[in-house]
Amino acid sequence: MVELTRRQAIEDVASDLFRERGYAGTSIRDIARALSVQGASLYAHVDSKEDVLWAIVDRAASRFEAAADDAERGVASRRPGDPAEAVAALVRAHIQVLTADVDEASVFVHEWRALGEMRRAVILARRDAYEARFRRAIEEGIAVGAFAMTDPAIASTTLLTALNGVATWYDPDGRLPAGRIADHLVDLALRMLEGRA
Amino acid sequence: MVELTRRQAIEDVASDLFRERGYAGTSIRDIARALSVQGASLYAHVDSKEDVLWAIVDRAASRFEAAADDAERGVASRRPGDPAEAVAALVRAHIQVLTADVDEASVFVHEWRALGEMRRAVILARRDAYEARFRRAIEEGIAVGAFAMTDPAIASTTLLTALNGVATWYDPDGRLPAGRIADHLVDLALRMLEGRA
DNA sequence: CCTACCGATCGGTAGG
DNA sequence: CCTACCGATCGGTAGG
Repeated sequence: MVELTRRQAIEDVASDLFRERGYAGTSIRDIARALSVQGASLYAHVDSKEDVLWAIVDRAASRFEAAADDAERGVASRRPGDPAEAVAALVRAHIQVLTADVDEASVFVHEWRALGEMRRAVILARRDAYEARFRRAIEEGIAVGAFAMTDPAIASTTLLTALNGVATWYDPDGRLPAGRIADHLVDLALRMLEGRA
Repeated sequence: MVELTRRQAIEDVASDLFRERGYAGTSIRDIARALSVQGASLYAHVDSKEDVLWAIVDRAASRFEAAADDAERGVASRRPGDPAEAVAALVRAHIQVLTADVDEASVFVHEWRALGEMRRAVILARRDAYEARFRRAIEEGIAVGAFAMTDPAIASTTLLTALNGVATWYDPDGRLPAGRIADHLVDLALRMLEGRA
């Protein structure tokens, strides 16, 4: 990957290290070492260690939101009122963002708790709003009889947790390309919701 | 909860803090402060910070393993050759251990990576062996036609990730008792595996 | 369980 | 981007 800016290079390296060792387990000097500069030199590009975490988490959140926007728009135009299609599109969008930059996505999933109080509250609200999209699609499916009766809150949390779990084992050079993984998770998700005939 | 030994009190407090802030984000002095003693005083009871993490992770691993042993024995005696029953029993066992001590279970799920090389390898092997029990039950179900065709590795990882996700939101004082949560996850798991008729 | 202390490392600043 | 440095905190030890 070609680095456009030094700032971007810092965030890429930080995503990798934060994913592997966590935010608290990674020092500014660890990040600097991976870039072959002195720790203090990073402060020419970033204001604080937390700013780096925030940049990663905020960008990842925006990617997930934008992908869900596209997914919902696509379903609304092609297959309006089809809850299975809505869930499938959201699952595909989520896995696509997750696999496009698995380091960044992993940091978003696991390290947002290390943010300061205010930023953590902002991300929590965005996570809640994001999960609500899945929950509404599930509620819609239950309402029209397409999905089995379930607690929509548990189902949506469980589904999202399962999707995020892909970040812990996905390997861009692994046996399964991202598209095939998305296929599998769409299958698992829909079976989980639709249940037996 | 009454504390039998000081060592146990240290591990309980550490489980809570490791879950909230992570192992790297928790200092020995944080643990000591929660027990109203000086940081150095803890070293009368533990050899190192990592020993505390190891004690928690090792105990949690043993609990999951023992519960799965019981589950498999119970199914073998009551309903041998019933893969749905086998998966249901494993799911119930997992949720039972997870909800019995959600701090300890969360540390097992998330913080084992902070262990040193050798201990991390030991836990990784035990985690793999544990996941293999779920995978075998799923493979068995596919072989006898009880479950839909799926990639058993993806299905077992996804299932376990979904189960572990309960640790992030389970609240002993919440609206759902542990038993009801287990019921829901058994339903979701079996529907995910059995698929449509 | 305490005080006193160790060397190492932390996030970050000053000044070039 | 560097050197030099700051105060704070880290895991851990000595000695009582």
